[in-house]
Amino acid sequence: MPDSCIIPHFKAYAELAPFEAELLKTLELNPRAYSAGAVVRARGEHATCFFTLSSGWAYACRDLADGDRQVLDIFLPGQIMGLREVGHGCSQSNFVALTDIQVCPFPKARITELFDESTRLADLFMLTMAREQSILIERLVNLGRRPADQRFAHFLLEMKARIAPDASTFELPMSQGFIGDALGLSSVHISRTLKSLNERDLVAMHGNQVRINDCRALSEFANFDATYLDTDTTWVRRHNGDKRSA
Amino acid sequence: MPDSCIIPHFKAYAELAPFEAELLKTLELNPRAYSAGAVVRARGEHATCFFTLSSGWAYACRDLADGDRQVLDIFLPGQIMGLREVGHGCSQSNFVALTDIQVCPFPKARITELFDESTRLADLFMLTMAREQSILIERLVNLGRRPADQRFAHFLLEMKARIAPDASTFELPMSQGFIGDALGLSSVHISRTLKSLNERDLVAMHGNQVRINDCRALSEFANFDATYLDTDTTWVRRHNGDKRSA
DNA sequence: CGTGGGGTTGATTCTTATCAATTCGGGTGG
DNA sequence: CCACCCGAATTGATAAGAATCAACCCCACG
Repeated sequence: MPDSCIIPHFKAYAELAPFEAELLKTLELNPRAYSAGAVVRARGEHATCFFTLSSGWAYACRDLADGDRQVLDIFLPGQIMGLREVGHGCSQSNFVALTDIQVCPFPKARITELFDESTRLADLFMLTMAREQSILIERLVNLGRRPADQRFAHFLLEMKARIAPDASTFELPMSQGFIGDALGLSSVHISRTLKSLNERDLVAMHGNQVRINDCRALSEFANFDATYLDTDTTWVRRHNGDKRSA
Repeated sequence: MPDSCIIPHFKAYAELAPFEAELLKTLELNPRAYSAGAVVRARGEHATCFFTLSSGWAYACRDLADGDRQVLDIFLPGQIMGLREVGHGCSQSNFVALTDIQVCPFPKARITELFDESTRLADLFMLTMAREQSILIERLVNLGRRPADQRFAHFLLEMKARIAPDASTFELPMSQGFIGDALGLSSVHISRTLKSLNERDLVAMHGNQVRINDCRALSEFANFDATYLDTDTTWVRRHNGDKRSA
């Protein structure tokens, strides 16, 4: 069984009391493997659980009548998939493995039990949902108001910030068609846009390796301001030792 | 002082215990009025509170470098504005009055106090954030993958579903330029698109009055499926009388 | 009466999609 | 080790959708 993957994720928000860490661990008890491309849960399926993503990448998407599709989220290890669907009996989107993955399903009701055990965890879940919303908002701006080249650049910068904030190169395990589906562009246009970004020395891609030499220049170009990914945690209460905070 | 406006909102999710209703009322103690167009909180401003919207319509938007802007949310009475920014010290978007409004600011920390008093309220806040996310997701699909006419139709159907699900006519207090900013289209194109929808007998607009005669036909046309606005509450615990649920 | 914001309309341009052909590269089976 | 195959990426040509620019109308409001 792999080490808990979501704990470091939550620790980014606040120091966890030992009993809180234990509680979070209970969300990752039932690992299940899917290989790249496999559907973890399809739109319309009965949605009774969430999934923690223990390893690999996954995504949520919606298929449209005309064969187009829109990629909605990209999940990295440690994230919880499906939180958005607490209030839906049936899944609103497809959850798919982007690479080979391992996920741990746990029942929705487990969340409320967690809240009962530690209201600080409720605070932290609130934070994670808020951060997800911030990412969605930024994507909305991207789709609504930026031309293809800036849109693509912004996407790459967000990915870099989430995966490898301090490296100049990182791995992006997705095809150009997939990127197009995330950005509301055709795969052909992604190809051309990439070429143009490359010619302007802003981005280099070889296979799945992305290289961004001048991050400042690219951020400038794309109007990328990473603060939407930050989380201010000063308002979160400190934990009070290994005791229930009733 | 107006009656609490957010309570009915939460009641849509679950029956509230009297003490829970009392708690929610404390969020609406400090009404403040803004007239249409006034900025309640600007991007970059210190963000220390949320706002309950007691009356009128409001919206959140982002201004871009080139003068464009993207409308991000449209708030109706009873909604809480700014929840998404729990984790941000500074506001990520502008919050603006669309009509004359009354809002009640309350400090962010009040939320965690609420959770301590009733973990069921934590569940319900989780639900509201999830619903907001669902709306964002749908908008994302709209911006990414639908042509202008379907996009506009979908927007109108969402508004109708939120304002007046059962009426064939409703009031939409916004200009075509504003709608364009919400849909990532120019005001000119909104005008043309509306004309075309009108000629196809799908939508009629006079001033701010919208008429949708054949809702089924329009939903078909726009690929609109209202289930994303529904909330399944079966998983929410029943309240246990007027007692703290420690 | 003027004034200004919103809406409409036409002409034009720009961006991106679509279609089709070709190439590239990695994996498979002989 | 090579021939083949398939999906992904590239490239070119064309078409569609939406933006932009500019003129004009309508009308509410001072």
